[in-house]
Amino acid sequence: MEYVDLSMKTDQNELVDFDAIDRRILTELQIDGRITNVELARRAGISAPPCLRRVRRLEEAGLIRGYHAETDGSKLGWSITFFVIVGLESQKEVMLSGFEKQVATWEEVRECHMIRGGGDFLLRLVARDAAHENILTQRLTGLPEVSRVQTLQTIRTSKNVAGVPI
Amino acid sequence: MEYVDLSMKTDQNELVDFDAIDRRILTELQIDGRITNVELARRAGISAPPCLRRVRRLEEAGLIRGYHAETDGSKLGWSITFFVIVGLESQKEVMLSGFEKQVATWEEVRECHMIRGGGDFLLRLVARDAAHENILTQRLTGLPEVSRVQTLQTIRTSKNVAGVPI
DNA sequence: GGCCGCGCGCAATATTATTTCATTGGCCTG
DNA sequence: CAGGCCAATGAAATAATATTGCGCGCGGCC
Repeated sequence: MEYVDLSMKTDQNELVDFDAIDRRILTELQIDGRITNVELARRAGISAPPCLRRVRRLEEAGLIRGYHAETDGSKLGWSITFFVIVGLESQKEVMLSGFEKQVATWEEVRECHMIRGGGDFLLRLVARDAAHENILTQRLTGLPEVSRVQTLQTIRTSKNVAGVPI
Repeated sequence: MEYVDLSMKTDQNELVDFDAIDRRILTELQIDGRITNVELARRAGISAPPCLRRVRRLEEAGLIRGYHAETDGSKLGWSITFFVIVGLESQKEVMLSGFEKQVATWEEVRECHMIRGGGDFLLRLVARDAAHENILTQRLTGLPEVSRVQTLQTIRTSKNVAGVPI
């Protein structure tokens, strides 16, 4: 006789249930994602094993999506960051997601946000130089569904922090 | 007419010297910043010690600025992300950096980019709800040096990747 | 050829991650 | 109020990983 646990789990574990220690853990991991668990536990005021269990729990609940190295784009040959506001002719969902799928394949497009209600997007792109930036802008303008393109070139960035306040 | 010097005098090219293995390392660390050095070495095709030495070298050269956990803002109570294009009345450097320093102290402001040549900024903010968003917008509008505020609310984000192509 | 100098990888050691397990305290129930 | 249940903790043991030390091979350069 087998006893099988049939208890249902909601597919999105909401986890409305995190305390001051969890917040401390999240804060520290947003600042330094490669901190050792020992040091993290020390800062959170608990011992290592429960600290690691909390981290795993936060990961599985989706509060932590992943960990990433922050690289220096200009030192890697991507000297230009710019934003583009793109307006589409149609507001039909098929056209919108078609545009999203299209630009998602471009490696220079790092972010794509749909904004406002109707057919506008804000993109963040990187380019190797001004010529490259022009090519990308023209490639956007040339897309059939695109009706309007406004480029916002970044002169300098005074603040850029990961995550959200905790 | 004011002329803004856009020339990029970089004294920052300490390390012009990274090869295919380094690029592989950077790529993997951008995707998963908590990968173990052993696994990273395996993917880079070298053994662990030289791999770790390369990572340290990339960190010290500034190609890797840091590591961060990517968190889920909405699950942490920050359900709204929006962008704001802010225009200042003055283009004097004192006013520009004054504005930057001011908004940098707001925890809801996650990015602040100066755009174009003259006194405009693009900000990315997070808010707990619509009321909070309104408060933030009004707080921006109320700043003495601010002349124009345009809000771009994010409906959905179809792409958001860290770093740059490598 | 012989001498660097750099970067590699093996092996040893230090540190960290992870599992195991006994214990504690809160809380419901009889 | 005792007893049992549950969740979470931390000490200790073990597994895995990070880091150091060192000898070797390869390519450039007299």
